[in-house]
Amino acid sequence: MPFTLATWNINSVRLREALVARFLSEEAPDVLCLQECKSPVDKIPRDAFEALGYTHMVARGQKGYNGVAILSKRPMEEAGAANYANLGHARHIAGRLDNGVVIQNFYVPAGGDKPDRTINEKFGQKLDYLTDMRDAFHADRPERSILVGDLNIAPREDDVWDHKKLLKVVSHTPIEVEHLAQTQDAGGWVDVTRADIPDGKLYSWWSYRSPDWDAADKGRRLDHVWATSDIAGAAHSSRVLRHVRGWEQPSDHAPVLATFDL
Amino acid sequence: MPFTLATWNINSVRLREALVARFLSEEAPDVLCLQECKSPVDKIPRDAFEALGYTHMVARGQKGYNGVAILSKRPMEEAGAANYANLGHARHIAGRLDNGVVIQNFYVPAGGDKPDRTINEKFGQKLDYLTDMRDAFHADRPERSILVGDLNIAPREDDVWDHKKLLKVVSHTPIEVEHLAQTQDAGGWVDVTRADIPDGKLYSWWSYRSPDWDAADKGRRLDHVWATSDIAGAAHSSRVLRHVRGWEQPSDHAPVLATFDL
DNA sequence: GGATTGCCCG
DNA sequence: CGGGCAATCC
Repeated sequence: MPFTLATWNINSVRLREALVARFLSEEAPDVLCLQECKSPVDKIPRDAFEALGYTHMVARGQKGYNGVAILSKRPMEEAGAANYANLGHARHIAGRLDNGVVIQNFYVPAGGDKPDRTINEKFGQKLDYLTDMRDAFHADRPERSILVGDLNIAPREDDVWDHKKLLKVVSHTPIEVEHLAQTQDAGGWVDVTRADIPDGKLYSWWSYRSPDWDAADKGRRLDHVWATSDIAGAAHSSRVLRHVRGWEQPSDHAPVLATFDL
Repeated sequence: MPFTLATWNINSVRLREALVARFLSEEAPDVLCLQECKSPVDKIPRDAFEALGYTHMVARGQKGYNGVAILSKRPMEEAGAANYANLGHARHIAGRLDNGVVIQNFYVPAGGDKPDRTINEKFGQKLDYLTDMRDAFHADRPERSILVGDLNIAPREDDVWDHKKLLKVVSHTPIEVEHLAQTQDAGGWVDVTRADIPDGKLYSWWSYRSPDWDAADKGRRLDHVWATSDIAGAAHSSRVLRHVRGWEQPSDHAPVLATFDL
């Protein structure tokens, strides 16, 4: 049975409950991974999602920051929640589908403004978070797994609107890209989105600060879908739903999707 | 030429620009007096109101609090702004229509929680504000004038949902009612609304805290239309637009209207 | 309950 | 720019 999976940084699941519902109605993915829910788990509007067939949910939440959730139409059990870099933040939740596939949903720290860990603690935390991810995958190599989320790094030159201009901008600095590569490598993760769409500019995020985001198109691909190599070959039909960024009162991120024939 | 006048505590004129526009479109009063605009004058959305024919405006504003404005379809010039009780608040503006009628638009201080000026400074300021109003009308008795606004006092037993329960609640205490009566008397003001609708419960405000405000109906008549006796006889068709309290994202006050054949 | 401002974060 | 929060006011 093929299944479709989506990842979306929703930037407040309560404020954008209607947008999530619209997205679920229009695209009907089997699984939706959300980041930046900005809500305690018990205040996530579960009922609205259940009514659309998403009867299973695993989540981690905090009051005003972070927060991750996986909604599923198919049976799913919780498969752990990590606390990398010891931040005590709700940045990871994992679920195991009834077909045994494990879904790792991450919200990697944004990393603050200056890409220098000696003057910006947040940047250090971001790098440490990625290092801890790497070490975990190294210690326990994942199989039949999918990793998605807002990784807050755009690794390739064509993942940003201007590679040279962004080399010193957090999300595209060489040290971050290197950390992400080591994490990817440690888990044997295949970048499903770029396997499917190998060429050309591709973004999943456009800043709120650009009023004419669509025309200016100063985007970055911060949201990713990875899979372990044993199942990566089953992936196809990857896409970024750019038009969702244009909905009323949108998130600054667009959903990223992929389908797996498993 | 008869003209219709409305008063409405709008609780943020910028947030409720669309509601004001809807009200002006549906009711088309000649004059609309607003209170609690919560906006500097230069940020009031004048253009939207001008487009509906309200080409004249006089206003006083502050950044986040208070603020009063008069919109008019007919020529109007400013006729003063008082600073009673020396609060430095934007709580009064007056306009003179082309027929010579002066409109006094007031936002009387709410008065805080406890009806005791020895422990609650705000209550003292409310009483002082009313005293200064009284003295001003005594010193310069108004003629051909209309006084409207959120006076934050419900004077009559049938101006509140439960007279006995509210005797110690700010807005209906005997000392406030007495201060209001002295103010009214000093100016020779006729309560136009109650002259027109002498009997029965009548409210213009329902708290946001009552979820089922319409059924519970725990209202108070805080918003008033008064006229000097020389023109009060010309008034008729007074009404409170209760249904406006039920609009989407409403103010907690309903508009109060009266028509004058002058 | 729902406005405001001011602050933190992305 | 636009989320969250806390404090203030009504």
